[in-house]
Order: sequence, then C-alpha cells, then structure tokens
Amino acid sequence: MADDKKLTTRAADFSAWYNEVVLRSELADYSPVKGCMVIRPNGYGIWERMQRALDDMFKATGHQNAYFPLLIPESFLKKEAEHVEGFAPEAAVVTHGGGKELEEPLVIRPTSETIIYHMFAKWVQSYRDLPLLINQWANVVRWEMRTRLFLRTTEFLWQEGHTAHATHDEAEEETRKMLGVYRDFMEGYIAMPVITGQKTNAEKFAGALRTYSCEAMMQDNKALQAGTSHNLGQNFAKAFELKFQTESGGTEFAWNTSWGVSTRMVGGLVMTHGDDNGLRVPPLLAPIELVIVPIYRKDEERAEVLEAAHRIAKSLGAWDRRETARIRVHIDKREGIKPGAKYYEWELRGVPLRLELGPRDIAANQGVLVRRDTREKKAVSLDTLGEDVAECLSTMQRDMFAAALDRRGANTYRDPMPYDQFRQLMDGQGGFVYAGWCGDEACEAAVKEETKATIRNIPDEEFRSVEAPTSCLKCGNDAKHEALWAKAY
RNA sequence: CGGGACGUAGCGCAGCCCGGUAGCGCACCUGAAUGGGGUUCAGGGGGUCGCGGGUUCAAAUCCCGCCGUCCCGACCA
Repeated sequence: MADDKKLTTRAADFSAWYNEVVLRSELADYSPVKGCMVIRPNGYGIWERMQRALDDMFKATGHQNAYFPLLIPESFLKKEAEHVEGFAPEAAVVTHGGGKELEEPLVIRPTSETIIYHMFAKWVQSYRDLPLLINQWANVVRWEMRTRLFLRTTEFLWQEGHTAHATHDEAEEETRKMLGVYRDFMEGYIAMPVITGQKTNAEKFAGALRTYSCEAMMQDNKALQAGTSHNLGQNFAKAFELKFQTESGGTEFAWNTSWGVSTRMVGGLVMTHGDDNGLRVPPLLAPIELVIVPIYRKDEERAEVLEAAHRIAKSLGAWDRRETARIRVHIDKREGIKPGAKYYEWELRGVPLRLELGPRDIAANQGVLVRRDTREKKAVSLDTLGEDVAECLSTMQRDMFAAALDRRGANTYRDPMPYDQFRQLMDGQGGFVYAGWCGDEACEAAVKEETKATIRNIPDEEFRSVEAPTSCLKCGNDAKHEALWAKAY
C-alpha cells in the first residue's frame, strides 16, 4: 500500500515522525536490551564525522586523548557528596565476576570524573604539571526511566573532557573556552544554532560549581541541551586529594573542569533539519555528499551510463571513497529498482546532493543536480561539475543554518509576557521565552510544576536584548537574572 | 511505580464481539517485461497467533493467571 511508504508528517505527530525518520533512514535500530540503541552505519558515519571535527578542535586547543576504565569502584562515586546524590539513582552496578560475588561492587561509569581525578591525583605533583588537559571518547551508562533513540539512551557514546588547573580563573576560562568550541561546532557543522549560557543551581551538574550549556531549538519548539561545560571548582580535587605544590612552595587543591557532548547531537541534527521527506544531513557531516543515480533502459545504455558515472565519481576525487577524497560520492548501481524509488530512498537518508544521469544527459554532456534541502533541480555541465557541486554543498551548509536560525527567531519571545500568556504558550505551540527571574528557586520550581517549562540557561551577552527584562516571569518581583525559559527534551 | 493502550510472518495490520483447516499490505526469493519521481505481471518461501492453565468434540477467538511492549507522568546528556 502506498500509504505505508509515507512518513508521518512532523505537524501531525513530531515524536512519531522522529522515530520513523531515525529508523527508516537507518541511523539506528532498537536493541534487544530496552533503552539501548544500535547505531547503524548511516548513523555512525555521521557520528564519526562529528568526532573527527571535534577531535581536531580539541587538539587545536591543547587537549590530548586518553582512556580510562569502564568500571569504577562504587566507593569512588561516593566521595563527592553532590555527585553521588546525582548519579547513584541511575547507576548500573556490577556485583559478580569470575563466578563470585565481588568484594566491592563496580559501577559502570555514568561519567568519569571520579576515576579520572583519582588518576590525576597521582600524576600531578607540582604547578609545573598543570594545566592537565585530557579528553576521552567513551561510552557511558545511565539507567534512565524513559529513553528515546539518540536523545536519551541507557548507553550512549560521548566525549568527556577533564582538565586540572592551578587557579579558579584559569579553570573558568577553560570552561568557557570549551563551551565556545561546542557552539562553533554545533553552528558550523550541525548547522544548528545554539544559545550558550549558565545553568541555574537546580539544573547544574551534580558536583559542579557552575554549569554552562548549549541550548538548541527543535522543530517542535522544544529545547535540546546539546552540550555542557562545567567548572567543577575544587570539589573533586578535595574528594580525591588532587593537590599540587605552588611556585611559592605551598600546597593547594587543583581546579577542575569537565565538558561533554554525546550522540544526542545526532538526534538534534534530525530534529533541527528533518522534513516530511525524511532526514537532511548538513554536507559537512554527510557520510555521502553526492549520490549518482544512473538511468538507463537497454544494456548498451546501462554500460554507457555506468561508465560515465564512474568517470564522474573519480573526477570528483572519490573513486575509492577514502576520506582524503574531495567529495564523498556514491553510485547507486542497484538493479531492479526504478530511479524514482532510489530518489525517495536517498532523500529519506538525507544525502545532500543527487546527480541524475541518463543517456540524454550524457549526449548533452550534462547531469541533473538536485538539492536535498530545497529539492531544486538544475542541469549542470559535466565539465564544471566539481566546482558546481562544491559550491552547492557550501551554499547548502549556510542555507541550512540560516533556515534554522530563522525558525528559532520566529519562535523566540523577548517582549514582556504575562504569566498566563506564558502558560498558554507552553501548553500550546511552545518556544523560547526570554524573561526575568527573581532568583528564587521556588519560582523556578513552580513554573516547572505548572508548565513543564524550565530555565534552560541564563543566556550569554550575545543573546540578550538591549532592554533587559525587569521583572520575574512568575512572581513579578524585580528580576535578578535574564533567563531563557522553554520546555525541554 | 501510578494512568491508558496493545501483543497474530521481518515490518504494519485484519480476523476475536458471534469458536470450525492462518489471512492481507509492505518487505524478501525466482522469472519476464519495465526504467527521467515510490513499476507491472506470474510464481514462491516464511507464523509454537506473547506464555501457562481452564471451558469445549473443536480456541487466535470465550474465562483465569502471568509475562512483555508502547504511550502519558516522576528521572535526565
């Protein structure tokens, strides 16, 4: 039945649409263990490109990769009071090994602060050993009550940076620097605009002094926390005796930071750019940037068209699909599937560009180039194909960011808003509301209770309005903070 | 753990009320034709009807129990 092939539209049911896109575009599949996720090659290819770009950015800012164990002694988690309170409820614990009950249970890392700072304590003696700038690519496990593909899975892949510094100010600078790296990555690569800012105490990381986040708006007008950066102060240093000798001979606890982004970003990509035909992948993250769909009837035509397709792929620099290739090209040589069916399939998978190539084109020394984002078709000469494709890809990257930014702008409210109106908005179409907050956690909690909306963060300067909100969204008293309110994933 | 829905082929579902040889669409396999926006025809493979018990000559269908999944809430990158 033709209806079976159609996606649920985003407007009809955003959640159903999201799940269908993730499953049908072969980003991921459900695993036998509930809450876990199998990331398929198409999805992993995107994650791999994210990793590569971020890894370069981390190295450029002086960080080195290392690897720490999956299993952490339970006692480690308990050394920092806030930390254990935050993570104990969602810990997965190993109690048996080698056929025997273990003397001490081992926790599967929900995050690696404890084991990393335990090791840092051994490595750091002097101020000369600082700063220590480490990153780890790893999987972590958090036993969440409810999961969603990519957005909240029991096990997820991430990157966690951990650093140690001699002073608070240096740690703070690092925390902010890495938040900026995240913003640059998310906007530059995922083409997903984010609002950076500081988390409130209620929302900050368990054990941190301060937490900063990148908040993005999804197409259902809900916020996605896409990355966080924490200034941990000396909390973990004190718990793990991470001390160093200062230049003047005294002993001080080090100052730590940690920061992470995860496979959740793939979900953010889908919910930022997907449309009613499926996924749209920003060119910089697309495992395949251009798919060639050959069109032919007779065997002679088939030979001719495929020969031309291979020649084109080779000239675009992607003959063997190595990463050194200039443009990542795939030729869809499958037999027995009509071109139209192939178009739908590659659109569903989000490949940015498609080149339709048939006997008529070859006779005219051209191909038909189709953009995934606009579905716009144009005939291009095969002589200048490389330049045209490269230009088109970078245009798409920019256009996708601009479109996402426009959409966010249209659903962000900066004018003073009565609380009743806010409630209605959160009950209906949602969006980001920039409004004052008196600083009282009771107001924050009441808003959450009544509307499910929370303070996503206290936005940084660049997002703020010229005229700051003057009163608290909830109680109307004088505002101490300018806050970004929204319902979140 | 509270509220709702549902378990029948890989996926999506019908059949159940009113018991009588297991069905449909998609996908898959074979063959032929087709091929510039989801091809058509013909043939084919595939199911302990979630599990256990009961009623009955006979249970996917009726009854009891259990298990599981999904959605809504509490938790969260």
